[in-house]
Amino acid sequence: MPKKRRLRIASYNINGINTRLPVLTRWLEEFAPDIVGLQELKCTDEAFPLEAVQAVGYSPIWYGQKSWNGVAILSRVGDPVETRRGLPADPDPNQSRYLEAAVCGILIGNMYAPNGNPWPGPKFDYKLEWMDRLHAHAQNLLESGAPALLIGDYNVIPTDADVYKPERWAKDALASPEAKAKFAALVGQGWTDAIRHLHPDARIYSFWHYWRSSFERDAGIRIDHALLSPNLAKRLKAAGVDRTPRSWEKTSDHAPAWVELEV
DNA sequence: ATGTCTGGCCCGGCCAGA
Repeated sequence: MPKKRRLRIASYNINGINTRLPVLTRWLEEFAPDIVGLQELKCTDEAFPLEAVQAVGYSPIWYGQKSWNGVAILSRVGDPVETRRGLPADPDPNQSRYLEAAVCGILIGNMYAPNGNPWPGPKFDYKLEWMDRLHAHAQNLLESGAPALLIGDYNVIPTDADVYKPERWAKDALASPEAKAKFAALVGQGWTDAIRHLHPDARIYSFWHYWRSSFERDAGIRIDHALLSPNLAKRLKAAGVDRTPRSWEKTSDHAPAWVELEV
C-alpha cells in the first residue's frame, strides 16, 4: 500500500503576475504549495514568466490575455495535463477565465469568475451567465466521478459571515442575492466549501482593498474558494488563507487560499 | 462618500477596471 502523504493545493489571485513576480516567487518558496491556481495574470501568453516559475521548481500551464484576466496552473508534483481551456459554451471566449488540468490524479478547475460591477448592468448579466455555465460544467464533473477541485476567485461573498461589515458591500455585485444564490446552488450540487467546512464560525478573508488601510483593519471579504468533490472532501485535512504575503511590498490585494489533502 | 493601484494609451497625465 502506498505511503500516505499530504498534497497542498492553493489558489492565488496575483493581480498582475509580472508586476508581482518577486512576491509570487518568494511565496512559492516559503509556502511551498504542491499545486497552485493563479488568477488575474494580466499578461499575454507570450509575456508569461516561464523561466522565473521554472526556476523555483514549478511546471506551469497558462491561459493569458492582454491587460485583463488570465489564469494558470502550477505544479511541482508532475506536469499539469490540460483538460480544458474556457468553460463549455463560455459566454465570452475572448476572456481567459477558466483553465483545467489533471495533476497527481486530481482534476483541478481554476477560475477567475467575472466581477460583475456595476450592478445592475451588462457586466452583471455576464457574471450570472458565466456562473450558469460554471454550474453546468461542475455538474458534469461531479457526475464523472473524478476527484475534482474547483478553486479560484469566485468573486462571490457567500454569506454575511464572509464580510467584515455586510452593509459596506450590500450594493456590490459580489454580495448580490443573485450571485449568492448561484454560489449556494453550485455548492448544493454536492461540493464542499473547504475553508468554511473546517472553520464554520471563523472570520476568514481573502481580499482587502488597497485603500483605507483595509488589511491593517482586517476589513476584508472571502471571495477565493476551494470546492471539493465528495471523494476529495473525505481526504480534506486542513484549509485556510495564508495572510502572510498580503503584508509584503508591491503585493496583490488578495491572499492565497489553500487546502491540504491526504493522498 | 471616500479611497489605491496598475496597464494602456501614446509619450504625461488620464482612464478603465478591479
